[in-house]
Amino acid sequence: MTNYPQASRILVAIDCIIFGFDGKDIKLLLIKRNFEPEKGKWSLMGGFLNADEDLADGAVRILYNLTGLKDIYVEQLETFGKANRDPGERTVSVVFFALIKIDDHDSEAVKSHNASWISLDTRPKLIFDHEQMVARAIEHLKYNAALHPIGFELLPERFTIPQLQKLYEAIYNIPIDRRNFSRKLLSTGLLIDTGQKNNNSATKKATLYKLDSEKYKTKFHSFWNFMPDSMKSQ
Amino acid sequence: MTNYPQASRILVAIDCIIFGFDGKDIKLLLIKRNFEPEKGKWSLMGGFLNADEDLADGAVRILYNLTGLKDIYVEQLETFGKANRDPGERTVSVVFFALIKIDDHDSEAVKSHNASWISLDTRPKLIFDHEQMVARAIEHLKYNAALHPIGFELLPERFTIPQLQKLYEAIYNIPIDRRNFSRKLLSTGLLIDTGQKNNNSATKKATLYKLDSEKYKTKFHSFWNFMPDSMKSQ
DNA sequence: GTTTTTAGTGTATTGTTGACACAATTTAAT
DNA sequence: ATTAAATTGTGTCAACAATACACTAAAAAC
Repeated sequence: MTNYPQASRILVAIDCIIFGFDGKDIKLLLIKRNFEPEKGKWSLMGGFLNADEDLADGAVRILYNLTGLKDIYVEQLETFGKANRDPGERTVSVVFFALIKIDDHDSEAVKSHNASWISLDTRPKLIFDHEQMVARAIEHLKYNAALHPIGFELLPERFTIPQLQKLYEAIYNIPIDRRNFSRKLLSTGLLIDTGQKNNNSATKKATLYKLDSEKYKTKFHSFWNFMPDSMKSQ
Repeated sequence: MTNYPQASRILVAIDCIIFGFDGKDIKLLLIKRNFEPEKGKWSLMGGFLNADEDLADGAVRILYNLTGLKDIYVEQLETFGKANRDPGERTVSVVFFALIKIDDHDSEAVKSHNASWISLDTRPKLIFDHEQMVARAIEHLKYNAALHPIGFELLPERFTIPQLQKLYEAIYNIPIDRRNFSRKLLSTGLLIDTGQKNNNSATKKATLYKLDSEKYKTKFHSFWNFMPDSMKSQ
């Protein structure tokens, strides 16, 4: 029946890198494995592609299992295919990059998978080549958050400009001038003033904005060139 | 022996999108298939990942088979994994994006694979989802050529500024102002004047430059923001 | 030597970025 | 109530970059 009798059939895994932001630090959703192989060690959330399943659907399935969320921002990042990357059996892993609003996740589902939100700078060693996958995802986040309006995916529906600035400062680990940041951001025309104010603040309450979803779509593929030039040499 | 007895083993293909530039048009190296399946139709150059082969090595092997070249500019582009994308058997395809200096390729090897250089705008329909792969690659080329110094990979070792301009005009399908292009390009510091002149010209001979390979490396990951803003809305 | 074609450089205007300062709002402490 | 501390919102100026546009130089064809 098959046209390709001589070729090798290989396991195809899906691994997900899930970023969140708690208002202060960028975090990763990682799994302390209570199953084999490598039980007890830390890894990314993953699984295998089913025989009759679209690759993108597999990623959505795995993300849903862990977070209980269906409408997550997901991109395919890169496929890792070193011959010996999984010592158990030859496995090619397609890595997906996800950004979620950290308060939206289903904490029961997370707990049942033995998963936790871990700050980037205090993360444990991960199994296999998952370290490289995370490094690649961080690079991708830094690169793309400066060119496309993806940072919003890590914030609540309604957010303030100072919140967004703290997010960018966390991503790039640099201080940003408030005034220039605000001017550049508002000039994109992507933000809509909701008229509301943030009540969490202990001092002056900041204006709550939401994304203009029409402009978001049309502006996504245009270049944004958002961050200050000082960041570009990093 | 294996830890994953229940998971499906799947064929992993590698497909290569190979761009060239003849001084006038962007071209693709495509195969008129004289083998099954889909014999007689056009497709990308491809093959299967071997059981003990690194994914990146597989791409290099396939590119070498077709072009006779070893040091090609290659990036992994995207993995295509619709369940029914290959009607013969479930196959996941990892697509690679390659830029080559069109005069360097081994024309014997190309001929023996029944391959030809085809202009982007006159290309035939391709099999399976190869059309989408090409569309994705063109998008990638347009996006990345504006941000990184990758256009040089399509030109000879020594090239002139007018040649490079024609390349960019072909990529974006827009006219570019010579004076602004030249100023912006030289200000990157990436070009070294070889002191030679281009003899192919019928009129005033243009200066031949080469890439400063040290600066190329350090500047690659910085953003370039090279093209005029008019292009960004495309 | 005149014409045609292409290469190379200059400048004035406009827009954008970066550095920096001050005024306004809110809560908590006195 | 008044003041202090923290944080938000907006304004200005100088430096730099981008755009639009015009002239000079070199080479070959006649």
